[in-house]
Amino acid sequence: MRFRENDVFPLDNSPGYLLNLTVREISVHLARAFKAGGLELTPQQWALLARLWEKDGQHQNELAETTTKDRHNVARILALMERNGMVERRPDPDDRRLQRVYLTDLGKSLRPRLTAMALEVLEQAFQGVSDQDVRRFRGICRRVIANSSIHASAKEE
Amino acid sequence: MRFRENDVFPLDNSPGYLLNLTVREISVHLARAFKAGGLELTPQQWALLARLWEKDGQHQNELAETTTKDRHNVARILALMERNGMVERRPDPDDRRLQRVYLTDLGKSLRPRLTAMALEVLEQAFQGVSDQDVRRFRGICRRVIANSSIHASAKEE
DNA sequence: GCATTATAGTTGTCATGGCAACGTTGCCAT
DNA sequence: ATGGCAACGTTGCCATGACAACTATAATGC
Repeated sequence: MRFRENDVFPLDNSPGYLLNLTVREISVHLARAFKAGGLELTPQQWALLARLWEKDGQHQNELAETTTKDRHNVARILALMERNGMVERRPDPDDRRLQRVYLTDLGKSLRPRLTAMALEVLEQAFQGVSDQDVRRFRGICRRVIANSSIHASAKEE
Repeated sequence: MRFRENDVFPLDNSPGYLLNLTVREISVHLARAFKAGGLELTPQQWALLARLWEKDGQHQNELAETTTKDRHNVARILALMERNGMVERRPDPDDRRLQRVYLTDLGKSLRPRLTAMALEVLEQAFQGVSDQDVRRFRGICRRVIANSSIHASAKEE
């Protein structure tokens, strides 16, 4: 048992707790950066945009999978983004179950600015962390994610 | 710029994105563990309990600070916990602005079970990650948190 | 002592996250 | 072809998280 001290569970030393803080700090900073830049979007919306920049015209479920979000959440977030003119949803003519999501000109044009902001926030957050540690960090995260997925799928069987 | 590849921002390789996934995986597993054990509480409620186990009778603002949660959120979460009989809120007789939060017998009695569950989830999540890497991981998280706090306080000045 | 300020909580709003229940539409096997 | 099943999206509910505005109560300065 690596995460216990005698009979006590030290919250401040728990990787889970630390992870929580870390993620929230980064999210908040990203959100503030967007806001400071006069942009009306959240980090989650940015993540969806990033996926659409990689490949435009995906359907909602694809986006839900690649962003590991709930389909419901994706739909909600997209509705907001559509309202703000960043994307457009059109039903797939071949499969009427699908809603395909397309970037608008605005959505496309945001790419350089948002990318720069995201990089800036990351650089600041990881200031003083060596390149090697960043790589280790990614590796550990991936490992934890993989471990969790295993147990998650085990649950479905 | 360590987080960019040419002109592209690779989401899947972004520590921020990975952090997000990691944290959500762990939260979900913890929540499921609680539910599977027949316990009606969320990971966030568990975090508040953990703080109260460390020191009972704190007032809400103390809890908000030590869990780095919004005061409003703490109040909401405590209201639920109170409804579920885990804690009790009583105004401080000396300073009528303060609401002191006390563990009920139920809240106290949950400690061993919840601690065991949290440890179990962590062990599973960090399966295959060496002790040294866990320590590194904590260190990196703390560094990122510290970096962010610096910039956050800079904002307040 | 009284006015100004600071502190603790509450209330309200918006955006998510997870989960569950449903309706539609496709697909597949019999 | 038709009945059952799977896939996609929507709607609804609960718990949070961040933020902002407001009230009550203390503390401080003049």
